[in-house]
This record gives sequence, C-alpha cells and structure tokens, in this order.
Amino acid sequence: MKEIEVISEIRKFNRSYVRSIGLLQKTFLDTNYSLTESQVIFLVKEQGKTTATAINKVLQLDEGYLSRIIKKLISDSLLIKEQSQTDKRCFEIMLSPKGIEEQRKMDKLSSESVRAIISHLSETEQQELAGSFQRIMALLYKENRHKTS
Amino acid sequence: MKEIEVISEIRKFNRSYVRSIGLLQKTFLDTNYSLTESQVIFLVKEQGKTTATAINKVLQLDEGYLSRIIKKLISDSLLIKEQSQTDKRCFEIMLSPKGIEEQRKMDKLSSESVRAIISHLSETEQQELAGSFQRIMALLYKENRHKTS
DNA sequence: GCTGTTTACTTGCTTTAATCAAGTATTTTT
DNA sequence: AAAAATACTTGATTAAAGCAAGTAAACAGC
Repeated sequence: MKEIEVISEIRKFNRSYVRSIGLLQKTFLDTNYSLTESQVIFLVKEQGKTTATAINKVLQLDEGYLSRIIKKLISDSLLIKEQSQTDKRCFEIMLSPKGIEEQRKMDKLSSESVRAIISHLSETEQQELAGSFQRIMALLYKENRHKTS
Repeated sequence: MKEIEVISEIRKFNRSYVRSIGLLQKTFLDTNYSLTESQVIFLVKEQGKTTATAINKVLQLDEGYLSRIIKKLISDSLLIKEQSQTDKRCFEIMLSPKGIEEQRKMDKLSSESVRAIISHLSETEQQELAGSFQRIMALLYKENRHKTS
C-alpha cells in the first residue's frame, strides 16, 4: 500500500467514524448541554479545583465565550466559583455536588453510547478492536511528544 | 481486558483523535467554508447531478438551512442549479467548473493534513496504521448492514 | 513606591450557525 | 378534482462563537 492509499484509508475512516460517534450533534448525549459545555464540565472534573485560564489551555475558546459558559453552569448550580485568596485576579472553579452528579450521568451516557456500538461483538473481537485503537494512538502520538508541548 | 476497559479505551481514543484531526474547527481546512458547507460540496461531487433532498438524506440538516447554504454556494459560483424538467418541484444541482476546482483544492488540503500526521512514520508503520483503521471499520460496521438501511 | 505591562476575567456588541414555522408550487394519491 | 405529500424557499428567532474594550489585580523595572 502506497502512502497515498494509506491517506485515503484514513480519510475514509474519518468520514464514517466521526459520523457514527455522533460528535457532530448539537446537544451532546441528550443532556441539556452542548458539546462545548460538556467539555468544560469534564475538564473541571478532571482538573479538580481549577480556573478558566487552565481550562482554556485545553479548549482554546474565546475567553468571553468561556466566561459566559461558566456563568451559565454556575447559574445551573453545576459549578461553584470563588475568588482565590492568594491571587485575587483568579477565580477557582469546581464541581458542585449537583455538578458531580451531572458529570457522572454524562459519563455513563457516553459509555453507554459506546457500548451500544460494540455490544454485538464477541469477546475476541472486542479485544481486537481495543488493540487496534491502542495501536493507532501509539503510532500517531509517538515521537510527537517533544513537538506538542 | 473487560468490556468496560474496551469502552474506556475507545473513549480515550475519541477524545484525542477528534481533537487531533481538527474536526471541531470553525472553518474547515483554512478554506473560506465551514465543515457543513464543505460536506455539501463533497456530497455534490460524490453524487454528481443531485438535489437538496438527496444531500439531506445524508446530512440531515434543517431544510431551510441547507437551502441557504446552497444559495450561498451558487452565489459564490461553486454550484449550478436548474429546475428538473421531469419534476418541476426538484432542482438539480451540480458543481460548476469553479466548484470542481474548489473541491479538488479542499481534497488536496485534507489529504495534506493527514499526510502531515503520518509522514514521520516508516513505511511499515504506515501499513500497520492503515491496517488498524481498516480492522476497526470492519469490526464496527460489520453485521450492521441490515440495521443501517 | 510609582509606573508601565502583563494576566485573569467580564461585558456589550456583532457575526455566524442553526432551527422553527409558515408559505408556494408541483406532484401523487384517492 | 380535492386532499395529501414532496421539494424547496423565506422571514423571524435562537443559540454558538468571536471581537473589542474595559476593570482589577499582580508583576517587573527602576
């Protein structure tokens, strides 16, 4: 297989895969939140007590836009915000109990949607599938570590 | 590996992969068109002389929204539209010469962006990569043929 | 310890993306 | 020939995202 065929194969995968995992939908996973809002929630969960700036290192949204998303999530009582005592420019944000619950719910739904896709596969096939995904990640993200940071 | 670990592996892949192929960006590939507009262009290329309805069987957008996208692409001279003689409700749309050129340009850019990701891999690794992608597609889309349609 | 500069975040305004609902013209069904 | 369905359009609205200007605090240089 020539490089050009490899590329074509990958692009074929991209087209069908992205459609199948439903990442293009407006509301993510039938919760009331958009993909972007969900990403914020997941990142706060991941980073624990964090800040808008830290979140935006990952998501790279417009600052104003992110500020408003956080505001909305606070008014929905999913997030808590308090001014840092050591640096009063910063506001520490974290998940509220309700936010933790919501994040868990999303996490479950996301797992379920993946499960639905793989459930008809045999044990062995599932192993193969996971192996292939791992192999791809290993190949794609190898040797790029020094470039990425 | 248990099913739950398989799921977690796939979700890990989803997160990093979708980010890396830049499918979340506003303008696709640094052309002046959004992802949705690009999809329309690619579908017209794929389907040849086609209609809004046929395109929307795939994309499932709001009809009005699609109508406006087509309108814009026509005013940009990428698409040509003419009323069907056999069914005057329908309008046949196709790529103009300029549209063909634009589609080719996008196609090249898309290939280039994939090439950039795999170029540092050896011949053998590229084979492996393509093989893994193929294996995944085979597994995911097998036995679903009767459900899909 | 004042003076610019940078950092963290907010707010008002605008643009772009997407949806909703109603409407026209044509074809199909009965 | 009337009713229903199909193909598409248009006006109005909502939601997502971006731009620019602004506040407040921290930092850096002198």
